[in-house]
Amino acid sequence: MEKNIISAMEVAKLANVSQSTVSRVFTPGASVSEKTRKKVLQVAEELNYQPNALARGLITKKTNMVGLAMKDIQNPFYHEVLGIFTKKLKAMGYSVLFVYTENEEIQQEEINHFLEYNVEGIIVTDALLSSKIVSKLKHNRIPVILFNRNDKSLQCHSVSCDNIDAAGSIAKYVFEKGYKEIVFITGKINTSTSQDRQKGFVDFLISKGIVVTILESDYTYEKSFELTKNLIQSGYKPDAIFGANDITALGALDALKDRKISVPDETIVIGFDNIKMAAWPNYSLSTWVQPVEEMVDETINLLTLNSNDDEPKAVKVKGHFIHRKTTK
Amino acid sequence: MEKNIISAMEVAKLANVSQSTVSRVFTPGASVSEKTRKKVLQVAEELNYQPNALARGLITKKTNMVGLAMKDIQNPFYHEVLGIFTKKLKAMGYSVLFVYTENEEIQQEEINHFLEYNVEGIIVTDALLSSKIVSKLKHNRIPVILFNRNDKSLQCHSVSCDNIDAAGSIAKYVFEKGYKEIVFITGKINTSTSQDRQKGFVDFLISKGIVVTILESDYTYEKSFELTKNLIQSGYKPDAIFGANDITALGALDALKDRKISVPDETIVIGFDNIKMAAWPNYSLSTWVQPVEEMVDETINLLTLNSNDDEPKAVKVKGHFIHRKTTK
DNA sequence: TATACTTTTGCATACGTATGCAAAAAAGGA
DNA sequence: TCCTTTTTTGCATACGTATGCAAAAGTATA
Repeated sequence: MEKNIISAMEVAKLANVSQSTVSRVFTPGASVSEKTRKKVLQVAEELNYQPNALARGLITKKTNMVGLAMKDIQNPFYHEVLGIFTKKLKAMGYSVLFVYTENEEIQQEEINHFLEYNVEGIIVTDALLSSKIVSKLKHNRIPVILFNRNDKSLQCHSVSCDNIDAAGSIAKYVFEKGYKEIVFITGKINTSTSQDRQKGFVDFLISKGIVVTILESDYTYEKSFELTKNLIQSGYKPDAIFGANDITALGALDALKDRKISVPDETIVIGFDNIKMAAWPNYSLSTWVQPVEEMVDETINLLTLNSNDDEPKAVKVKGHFIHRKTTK
Repeated sequence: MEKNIISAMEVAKLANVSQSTVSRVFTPGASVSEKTRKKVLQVAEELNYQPNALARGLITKKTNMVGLAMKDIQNPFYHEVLGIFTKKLKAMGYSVLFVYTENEEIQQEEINHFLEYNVEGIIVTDALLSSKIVSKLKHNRIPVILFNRNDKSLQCHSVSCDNIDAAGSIAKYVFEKGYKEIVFITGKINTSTSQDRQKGFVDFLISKGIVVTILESDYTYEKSFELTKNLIQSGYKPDAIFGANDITALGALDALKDRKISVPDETIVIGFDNIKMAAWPNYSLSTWVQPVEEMVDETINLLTLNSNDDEPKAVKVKGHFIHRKTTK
């Protein structure tokens, strides 16, 4: 079943013009008279002609494709991110080559996929990248941008929330309310987001003489639920729990409910991300809003900047706290 | 900043062979002596050579790309689907060109994106497709498969759960438990999934002389929450609620909690999909398991079948009920 | 060593497009 | 009408790869 791709040549013949002219009709800004343009467009319509992006990419070295690699597909935050990325990139004429990586670190093989297709940039959310790969990409002049990650040892741009600052604000809030028994539940401990949120939170409280209990989790609901439940059962009763993200906080919240601890009266809970579920009545989780749209805009901006010889930029956005029913 | 793509020609020169030979080294099954293969691979490694998928696709008419179009990115069920699709397709050497469509119906423009890149097949989850587009794709000999949708009026394959049968089983369960005041909450009413689940459920119960109350919702948590809450406030007290999907059921569940109705003692709740959240302790939702892996396998199977001249196949898989704490 | 046979290689061409250059056509000016 | 200027068009070529065909190289047989 051969795929009968109809080419510009065929359109040209039927329209009594050259292939070049057909090409120009489909090239914005090229010089074609109105009369021939109309004629060509009509024939193209009849034949269902579609310019071939592969051939075009081959010659212009512009593929209009962007590689997007994601890891933690379980976290609703990233679904939102995915949606916004594809929406905005489409609006700019880019197509998205999507890779979902199961491994902690993006693999060479996955990057090769991107390279083979000559993507014009790579966006990595929520996954690690080896410096070897980064330098290979740099050598190939393909910009790569870490989204919601921030690795200073890597020579690439990054866009993230100012996690240290945000977590500091939350710490300040918790401190000023007078809470003393405070818990932080980490995400995956090798991620910059978790590290920064921990640092911002703990450092502020330490400066006030408060020691924070750390529960080492992994961004999953299940782990966070279990850790919190165990903590309560061990006899410790926290005033305040801050989770490294919303899913983490929800796990803690459900564990508290399970142990019949009233929220926010006995314990308050705060998350990070403001995923859709945080607003569900049953949860109504107080959380830090990451300005996703803004973060995506910044990322695309860096992508199209096309000045990858200068030093890597680490863009930080602010966001804000939103008070719901798990704080008072 | 020109992108200096290194070509097979450059590798050839350095390795003292022809470009053809380099090509053959990277073409599985081609005839190359072990000696030259090693030499070429070494040079290729040195130069960071990467075969160009665009050029290859141009000549072989095989792009190894599959178009994936999704709509309801808010539903966790589809995130799982997305993950499994990309994982399995990657394993088969396919790349995924991803489109997230906001519109109810996939737009011409979005399909054009796929066509321009010569994708080898298109998977549409959860969105509608005009028959005009389908016939255009058929004309271009690009197989298109509806995932979790089933439109008999369209000339294309589809893979879905046997929704009528599944909903019938659930109706049987509800009937045999002796419930009389039964509610079905729809999804988007113009989707085949919602229609079929409603049909299977209602038809069985009608045959037993039971009239089902229908709440017309749209697959969102919020709408379902509100409708259920209103229903209760109007004075109606259901024995059993079946939601067109899990998100719908969770909305109903939270509304019941909000109205202080005990689940499952006063009212039981059943969902459909078995998303990860259904297993969370706080919800522990009884639901119908859609065998996602199997559905994805069937889809990819149809995609690679490559016999799109015969009539469209509508593959149905079964799935099974999973009992948790919202039923007794 | 000569012959037949097999494997490996290079040459040439094709895929479908974009684009510099020069020729052709159209438009403007007198 | 003729000449100049501008716009539109076609020709030829390039992008980086795969592949049929024939030449070359290697291997086996007698």
